[in-house]
Amino acid sequence: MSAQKKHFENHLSYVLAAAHRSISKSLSDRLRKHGIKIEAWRVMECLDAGERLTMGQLADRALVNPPTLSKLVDRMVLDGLVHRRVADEDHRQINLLLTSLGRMRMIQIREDVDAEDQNLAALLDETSIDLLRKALAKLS
Amino acid sequence: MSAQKKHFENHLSYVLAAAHRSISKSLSDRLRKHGIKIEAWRVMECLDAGERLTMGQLADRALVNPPTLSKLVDRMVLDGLVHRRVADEDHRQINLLLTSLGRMRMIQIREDVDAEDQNLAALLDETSIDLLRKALAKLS
DNA sequence: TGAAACTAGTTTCCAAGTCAAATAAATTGA
DNA sequence: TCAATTTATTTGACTTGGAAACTAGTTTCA
Repeated sequence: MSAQKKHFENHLSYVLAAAHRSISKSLSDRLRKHGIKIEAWRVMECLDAGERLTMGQLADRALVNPPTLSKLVDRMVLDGLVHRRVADEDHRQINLLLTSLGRMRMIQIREDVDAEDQNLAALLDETSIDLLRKALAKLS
Repeated sequence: MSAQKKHFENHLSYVLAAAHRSISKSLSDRLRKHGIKIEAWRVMECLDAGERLTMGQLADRALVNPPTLSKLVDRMVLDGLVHRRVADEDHRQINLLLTSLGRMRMIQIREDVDAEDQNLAALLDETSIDLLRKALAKLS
């Protein structure tokens, strides 16, 4: 058994939380000037990705709980970024759609997110990043 | 340039958030029966690790903001898990100490956390975990 | 059919988090 | 020495997030 493990800081949940904390902090600092939160950016990217999404699917992909998404979307509607439409097939479902303002703003925001990603990529080599991505994917 | 990157789900910030979300969910589900949150567990482990810590140092290591820590500690004091003591050298500082109840409870909780870690470890091989730990550490 | 069971999304309510200001102790330097 | 500044922590007003309850639409099957 590999040594270590005396220190609780070796727990995967700890290093993961630490990395997540630091990365979301710098990303959300950068998004602050757009007046938007990381989750809202994720919602917009999800919507832009093509298929029509219901609130439920969106909650899964944007990594937020349904009640939180509901409230987030309220604000985004108010800001004119998205709009709700009752789904044709199943009237309980809501399809969320990006407005053209939403798409425009998303593209601007994406520039900043990509820039932030460059910073991040500088900390690790290409292959580590790939390994990291794959390892993390297995944990989700 | 490696293909991919069409999908925003490849952003490191996304995979990291997804993994963090899923892992903290299962861990906090498990801690629920102890009536404790992940952050409180981290605080207790920090305190148990030996050196006397001030609120500031604790906030850093337990990955919570100072005001949040202050309030979390209020509750933990109420629950009899820790107690505050004004530091001798600098009277602005507070040293937080585990009570013996706190230590006892921490040891019980640690069993569950370790069990959860076993589950996690089963998803990845030993070397991936090491790589992951190292890569994440660079990001923090 | 149509009542019962189920599902999607929203709302409510409360616990917990944030930001900025307040407090209090330590340090600086005129 | 003591006012001004800096630092550590807490407080207070406000916001956010989550669990559970609620509403409304859909499916099941007797």
